[in-house]
Amino acid sequence: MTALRPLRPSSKVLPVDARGHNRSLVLQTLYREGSRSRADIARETALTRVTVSALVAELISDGLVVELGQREETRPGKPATLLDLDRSAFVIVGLDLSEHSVFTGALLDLDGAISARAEVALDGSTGDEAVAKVVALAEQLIGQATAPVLGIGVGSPGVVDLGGVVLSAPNLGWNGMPLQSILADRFGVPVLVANDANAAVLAEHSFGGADSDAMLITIGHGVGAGLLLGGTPLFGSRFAAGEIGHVVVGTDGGAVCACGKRGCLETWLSIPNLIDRLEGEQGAARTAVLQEAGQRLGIALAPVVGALDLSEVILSGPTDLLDGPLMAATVETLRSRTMAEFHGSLTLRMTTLGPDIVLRGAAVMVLSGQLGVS
Amino acid sequence: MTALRPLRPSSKVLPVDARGHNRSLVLQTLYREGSRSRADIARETALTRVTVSALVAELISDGLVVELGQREETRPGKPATLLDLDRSAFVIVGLDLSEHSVFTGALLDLDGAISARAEVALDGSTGDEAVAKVVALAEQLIGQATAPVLGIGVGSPGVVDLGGVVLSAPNLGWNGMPLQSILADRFGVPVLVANDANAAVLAEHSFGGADSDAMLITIGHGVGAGLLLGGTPLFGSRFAAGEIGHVVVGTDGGAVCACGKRGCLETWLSIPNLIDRLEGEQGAARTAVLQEAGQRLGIALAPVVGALDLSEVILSGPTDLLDGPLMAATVETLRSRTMAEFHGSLTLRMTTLGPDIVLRGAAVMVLSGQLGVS
DNA sequence: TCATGTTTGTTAGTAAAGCTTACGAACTTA
DNA sequence: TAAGTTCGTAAGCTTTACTAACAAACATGA
Repeated sequence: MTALRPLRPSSKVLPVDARGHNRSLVLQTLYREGSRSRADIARETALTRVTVSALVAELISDGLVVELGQREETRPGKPATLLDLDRSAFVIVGLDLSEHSVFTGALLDLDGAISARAEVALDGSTGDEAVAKVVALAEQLIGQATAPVLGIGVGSPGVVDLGGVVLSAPNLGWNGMPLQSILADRFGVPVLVANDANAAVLAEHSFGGADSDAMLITIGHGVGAGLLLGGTPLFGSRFAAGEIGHVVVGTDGGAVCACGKRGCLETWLSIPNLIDRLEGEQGAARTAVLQEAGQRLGIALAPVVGALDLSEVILSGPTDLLDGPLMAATVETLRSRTMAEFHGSLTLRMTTLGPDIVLRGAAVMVLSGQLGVS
Repeated sequence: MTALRPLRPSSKVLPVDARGHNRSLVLQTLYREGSRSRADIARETALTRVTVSALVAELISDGLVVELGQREETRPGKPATLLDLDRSAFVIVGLDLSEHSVFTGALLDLDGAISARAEVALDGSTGDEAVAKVVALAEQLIGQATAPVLGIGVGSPGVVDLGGVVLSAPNLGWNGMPLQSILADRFGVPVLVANDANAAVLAEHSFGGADSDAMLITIGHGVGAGLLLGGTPLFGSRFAAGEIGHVVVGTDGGAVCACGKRGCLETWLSIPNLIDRLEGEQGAARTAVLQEAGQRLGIALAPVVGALDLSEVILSGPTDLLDGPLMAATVETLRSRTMAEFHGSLTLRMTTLGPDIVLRGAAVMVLSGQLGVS
């Protein structure tokens, strides 16, 4: 197999960079496969036992890896010393800024399990005031930490660049807000900030079993999406990938949107709009409203699914509204509007991670950025 | 700036791999910037002069780089010895299998300039017979080569996997045809096979000035697309990325397609269908047909442009039909159906590379795969 | 004119990374 | 008890890119 190399080798690579890569490889093996011996790791990574020993020694002295003792299993040869990630050695602070009236946060261990929670009401704060609430939330969580903080991951609404600057988040009044550097300066730990839907799709990949080409649609006050292509998050040319809420759907009009256009996806699908249209409706009428919303989502997604050859589309939002006639209509519409060969392999489902999906995605960002693990 | 690392470090990295990367970096600098001295390259790559000297010595002994003599410009210090890629040291064989009734091929130099052409009529051949014609075409071109062949690049219709197996190309009757290994075994040189539209978007990126997030739409007997995201071609979960010809457009019916659905993009936009509908039409009626086709393209592209945050969409096909009312209608439709903030930076244009775009894209694949250059 | 400074490309030596080879330790099996 | 197996480590080697230093070849200013 001859794959294309990256088109633009952007900077030099020193031996030490290769070492970092191999170190992550060892860490990744332990993270995913659980307790292994040095010899096991050598076999799985194709590195030699000698090299693995050296890398493991480094990881042990960094406090990331611990020896568990000898393997119980009885077989010929010297018993292996089992190793594992010290999953309680560090905690991760995850922050979810995507909800409309509250910032939520949590302490997570290296497996993404939540050990403490906190939240702060937004009370209509915007701008620096909203930033102060983010800082306070992080401070409160760090105060509860029982282990060193590996890093802070933040899922923010709006458009976020690769340096963690929130270029635009209308609801919070942020325009070019350097959230990453503010938090990094304040707390002195690594900080990673990304769009909430991007964080969510990472969580779904790491913890929800989504494969490497997936799209996650977040349906709430607005409608957004996070894309994972070939295992890599997509950011887009101006970091606005996934902003599909204001794409017009269909060729037959629709309601007027806050953005001025008519028939935007949000007018069909956002939760406030859905609830408005469901007001007082029962039975078949209710089903019809949900089906129409699902059809509209399918119409909007069909070209994207076809162009990207996605194998998995995941919905995140209120289950009572989404998981039923709406999702069924979306699947049906997608099937009737894309090529037959897609039907077998395209799956559409709800997220399995529930409302913590952004928090856990924020943790994945830290795991990925700091340890090269996910 | 803290970017996310690749999520899955897939294999170990040895120092020798880093060396290969740096070697490509030097090559890339010479390829893009033209004649430079060793010291210039060191400054641009951040490698030391010593390291660059060693890499350059290797490249000279491989016949890829030549010394041009001393720099003319008068300035203090010892005069620099200028280097350049020996752009005539190798030739590339490019093959375009995307046309309906003929396979075309060319010899290209390292700059992508065409020095010889050949073609072979398809005469309705399919299956192994069609493969034999590909082999004959390659053989004829290799026979004309005046320098060693760096590799063979092939742009094929249909779905092509990363190993150069054509999984499905209905017109050619290929299902799982291992074109890469057939050609590699036959000619003993590196062979790279990809979908024609993927090849085309690579050409547009390297030679046509397209930026790193672009989509190229090929409009001919069918309608397809190649996607470049963050400078990397997108293949999709089943190597079928870009297959948009049979996505249904709009919510108001349309003509019945060969695939059985109604209103597929191809029924609006493929050249045979367009010509049918233009039959006998003049003036405003002709314009109306073209505008409607353009609108349909815009409707199909809007969700993709929004979801991927594309900055550039390029059309490839017959200029007389595409470059006029059709393209104007596509732009207008895209603008009216996506967010206002896209309008400033989204450009839609015809390719500047004409009918050789796939041949040149095939050359880019070889340059990228063999030299890490593009 | 001539000393000084600048730039280039190379030589010599060093540090880091992962490799191969070899070995002792600890266990199972015949 | 001897032989075989597996684990982890030690010693030495090769490769890589680095720093330091230098000669060559030029420009510039006193």
